[in-house]
Amino acid sequence: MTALTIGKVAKLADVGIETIRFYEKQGLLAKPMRRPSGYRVYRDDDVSCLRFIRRAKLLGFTLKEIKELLSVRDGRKKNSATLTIAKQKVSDIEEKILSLQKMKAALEALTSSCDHSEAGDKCPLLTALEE
Amino acid sequence: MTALTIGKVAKLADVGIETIRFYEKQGLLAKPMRRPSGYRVYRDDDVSCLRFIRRAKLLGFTLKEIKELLSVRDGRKKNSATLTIAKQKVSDIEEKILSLQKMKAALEALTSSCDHSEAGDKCPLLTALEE
DNA sequence: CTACACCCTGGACTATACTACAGAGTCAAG
DNA sequence: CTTGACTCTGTAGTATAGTCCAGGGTGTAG
Repeated sequence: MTALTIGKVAKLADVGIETIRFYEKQGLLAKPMRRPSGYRVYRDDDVSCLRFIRRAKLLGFTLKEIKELLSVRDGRKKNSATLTIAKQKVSDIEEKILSLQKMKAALEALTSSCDHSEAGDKCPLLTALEE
Repeated sequence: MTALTIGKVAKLADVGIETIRFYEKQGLLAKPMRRPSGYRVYRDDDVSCLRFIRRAKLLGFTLKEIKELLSVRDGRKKNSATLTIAKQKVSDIEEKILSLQKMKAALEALTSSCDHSEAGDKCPLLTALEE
């Protein structure tokens, strides 16, 4: 079995090699073992982690927030700080889901209505996300 | 009645004045009327638009994507190009909602389980967003 | 009619998140 | 045992999305 090199991990997780080293520097990805030559050696878990980061970014989380999300996983002893972060993230996520549902409904309303150019009525897309 | 100046709009939509001018330059916000002095004069609709942009950004859409979303609204004559964009956006949104629901479930699993430090079992947070 | 808050343009600067070298060493297939 | 693909560090550059002046004009309350 050939070990997971950075290039293989990059391909598996569909991110750039430079991106992986960048995440390591930022503390999002654990520092991997090294061969005597200095080559990084990864575990399967690291691929999952990178995929998680990629998807979380698409959902509008910043790297800083993703680091917090990952810290929940790493907090083996669940101290109250970790629990607080986790609860906060859950309600962030709930809010995002609600907003997306509103936006989806508005887009569907816009596309399915035969014509929305009638004067005066408010645009459902703009009103969808009002607070 | 005093007209909506850029400063008032900024306060109402909770964005910076510079941000409004930036969005105008990027074509996200329609160019407003001007007073003889050059002062911009806004309509209520512009406040809604800015709020929409702000929320959409939080949901992980780029300004380019938001521009597309807004173009759906402005496409009074719904040509097929507009409809295609709108349908694409609806399925993007559906996918985001699914991802967020998975992430939420995983976070809840992590926090509610008494202890997840048992060896060997995969972390629900990392597996939550696997494709 | 004057202060002071507000607005204008244009350009420079910042933070975030990469992305692309340069120059040097490493690995493995033939 | 070479050759081409891969990796290393470190630094510089890019895209996105703002943010912040400088130097000047405008609006209005007192």
